[in-house]
Amino acid sequence: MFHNDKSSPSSKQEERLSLLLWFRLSRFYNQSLRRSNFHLKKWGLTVAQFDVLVQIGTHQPLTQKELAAKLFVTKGNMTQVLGRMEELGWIKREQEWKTKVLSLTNLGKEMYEDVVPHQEQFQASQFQGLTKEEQKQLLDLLRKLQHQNNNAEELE
Amino acid sequence: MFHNDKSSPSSKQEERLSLLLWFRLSRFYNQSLRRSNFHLKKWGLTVAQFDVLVQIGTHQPLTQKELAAKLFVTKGNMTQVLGRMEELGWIKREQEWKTKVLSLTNLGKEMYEDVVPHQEQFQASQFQGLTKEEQKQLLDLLRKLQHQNNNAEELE
DNA sequence: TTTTATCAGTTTAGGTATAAACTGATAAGG
DNA sequence: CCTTATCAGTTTATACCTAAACTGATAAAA
Repeated sequence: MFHNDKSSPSSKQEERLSLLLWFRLSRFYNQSLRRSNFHLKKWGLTVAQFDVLVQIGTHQPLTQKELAAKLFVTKGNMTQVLGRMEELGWIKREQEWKTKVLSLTNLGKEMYEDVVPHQEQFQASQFQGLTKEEQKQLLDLLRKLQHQNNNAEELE
Repeated sequence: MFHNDKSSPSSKQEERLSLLLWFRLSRFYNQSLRRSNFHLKKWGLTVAQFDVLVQIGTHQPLTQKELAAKLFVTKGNMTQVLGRMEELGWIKREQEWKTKVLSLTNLGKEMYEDVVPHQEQFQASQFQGLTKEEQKQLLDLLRKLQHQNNNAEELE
């Protein structure tokens, strides 16, 4: 983790700005998460489960490691969430070589078809405070942040 | 929760965009949270505890309800986090009328003075993929989102 | 004064997340 | 062939967070 020593005419201010950014981000994230969870309750889903459903649904087949990497969470976390979803009959895990291959069951597919459009619509309502242009800007900024941060990070 | 019915020439796309935004946001948030937790471990703090420390440190005195509102979390959550921090001797809770007034202990103040500058610097490094201008843009977009969403929401 | 509302904070049950230690199977080197 | 790495996934302990039910005290209404 480097830091840029030639910057700093007013680097104190930049630090304050970053702290503020973090606060704003986590407040908004918390709020969104809570509302999404509430919305998804109609289908008996949580946000974590919805995320998994979408990833498997669109990238099937997928191993647990790949899934964890896509969602930026630990593999230990995946074990837990997938365990619950398997019990509920939404996904299958099949041992193959040394990995487990994930796929949706029929029930999971139905769930996917049904819930994704509703959740898309709901998410749209969460971001309607921004114009389409602003939404694209936001996406762009987040993409840049991700790129910066992906150098030399491996999640264990 | 309204939605804007007169929009939609290409509202399908906007919905896709929103889902993408959500994914990006939560990936970045997860990653940041994990790194911040790792960084704060040097002081034996978690991010949740750091947030509380900052809020009490800068807005002292404060009730639990006010704190929960500032952090956009539930009061039940506050009870837990504050309980742990009280045990560790960083904060005090004093019953007053029907509320509990929060303040930092001496130990808590020392912690605050020591950790805040380091964490500011660390957060700056997390956002260094963006120019100062872009960081302000991001802050601005997050502010707009917050405003939209604050209409008619009370957290219980 | 007694009853009823209200309201801050607590408790409980359950899902989510991490880090760190562990398991068991494949693969690589001796 | 046997030993040692490696690597996907699991387990365990701990913290976070929520929703929902509960407690106990103040305040308002009867």
